[in-house]
Amino acid sequence: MAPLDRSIVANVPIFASLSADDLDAMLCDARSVRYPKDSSVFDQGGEAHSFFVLLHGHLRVEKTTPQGQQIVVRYVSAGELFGVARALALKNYPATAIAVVDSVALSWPSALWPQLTAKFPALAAGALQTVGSRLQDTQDRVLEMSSEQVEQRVAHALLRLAKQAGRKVEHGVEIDFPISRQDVAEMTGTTLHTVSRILSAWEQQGLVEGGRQRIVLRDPHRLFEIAEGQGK
Amino acid sequence: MAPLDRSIVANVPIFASLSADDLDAMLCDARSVRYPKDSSVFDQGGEAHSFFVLLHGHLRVEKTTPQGQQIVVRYVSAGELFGVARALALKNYPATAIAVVDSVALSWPSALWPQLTAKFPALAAGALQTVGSRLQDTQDRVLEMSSEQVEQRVAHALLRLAKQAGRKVEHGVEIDFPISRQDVAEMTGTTLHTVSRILSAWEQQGLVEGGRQRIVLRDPHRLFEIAEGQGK
DNA sequence: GGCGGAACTTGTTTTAGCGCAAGCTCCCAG
DNA sequence: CTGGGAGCTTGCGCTAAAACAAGTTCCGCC
Repeated sequence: MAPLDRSIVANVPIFASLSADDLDAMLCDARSVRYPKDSSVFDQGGEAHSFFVLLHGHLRVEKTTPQGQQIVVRYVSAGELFGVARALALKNYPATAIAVVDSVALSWPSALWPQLTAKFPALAAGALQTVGSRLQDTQDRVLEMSSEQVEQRVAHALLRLAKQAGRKVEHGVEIDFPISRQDVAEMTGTTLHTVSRILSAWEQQGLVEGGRQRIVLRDPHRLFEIAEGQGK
Repeated sequence: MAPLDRSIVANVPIFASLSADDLDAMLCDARSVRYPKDSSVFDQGGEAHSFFVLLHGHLRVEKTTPQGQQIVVRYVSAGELFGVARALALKNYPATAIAVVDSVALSWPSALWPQLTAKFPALAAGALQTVGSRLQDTQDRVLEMSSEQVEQRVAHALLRLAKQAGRKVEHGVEIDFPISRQDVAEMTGTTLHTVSRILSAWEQQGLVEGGRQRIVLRDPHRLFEIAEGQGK
């Protein structure tokens, strides 16, 4: 396999504090894999054989109940560490990761985690920070679901998506990957129907612009007011 | 201050893999503090000066929105690591921890975290595992809130409490600390009223036994069925 | 180029559980 | 032992949003 150059991870925060030599050492054990759109990187319940860093693209992480109900846990963007189940002492992945656009990730065998963290303590610290901020996000989501109306939750979700994966376009900010009403519903704990109604209403008012698996925020500030409950 | 003997942390899983000498070294930097019932160990938004291990008692961790809405994030039982905000790169505590019964905790200055983890890698690994399992729990909670009815969520919450802090009593399992209907409501994203109604109904059927800030599960198996949706 | 189906919209009906309101009970303080 | 208040129960109406039910549109594929 062609050796991996350290320039490809120039924008990965978790590697920022490693020296050039250390980086090269880590990359020695890495494999680079391409995941076509709609393919899965790993599956809920599957053995946690690897952990990853996303180099390019976007992933949707989803979780399904035994009864078949599904939620979107989060979206992963380029530069993020993910699939660290093994580091959390899990034998299996607790969710499924699907590429929503053609994507590329580096992967390492989970078995190397102990040695790698021993050699590069910054890796352990970085992982702790990553997992910590996910915990924060997830707790905020519980708080939102407990205290906010559906409309506010959808507004929050769109703003978060725009922040994480927004692309400036002519009339506002577009979410930079295909996302359906169903996906938004699964992020906010509601139904496809309700999301569709809300987006339709907002489109009337010129707050957003829709389309098949496409969402453009035309008035983020107003959306923010709605999210905070000032709206209406 | 009287030196701390390592026997006091015999039942703390996170320290299990440290040698006796390492343990003594860690305990050198620790302070033992008593928190009377209803006092706070740390406050949401406050500077994250310390991290802790609970030796005895129970804490309720709660989080409040700017608008005053509150949720119970979790309960902490003896032996658990908590308040590790600083390790997650947060300057301030993201929630408030209140002693629900008289409690005792060891505390270390957050500033020592980097040195301690450098010296004892098992500490970093343990923290990662702790935070990981909290993330799991919180994600499960989101899934529950998205897909389950209030009755199921309350059943799940009670079962989880019983597992974490249940005490066998004559007619079943009692939650081992004072807990109000309001608290259960804040754990499940519902209202005091609805919880009260549900518990009253269950009490009629002999599934639980109530009282002021007291809950006894008399038929955990039946509750489990309700939680899984088989019930009704 | 037209067929089929996924993604989306929109109307109507139904209901879980929230908000409000009133009253009870038991514990603790004075 | 007697208020007073925190914690709890219960009834009632209402509403947000889910469920149910048709459509419509648009995209990719044969």
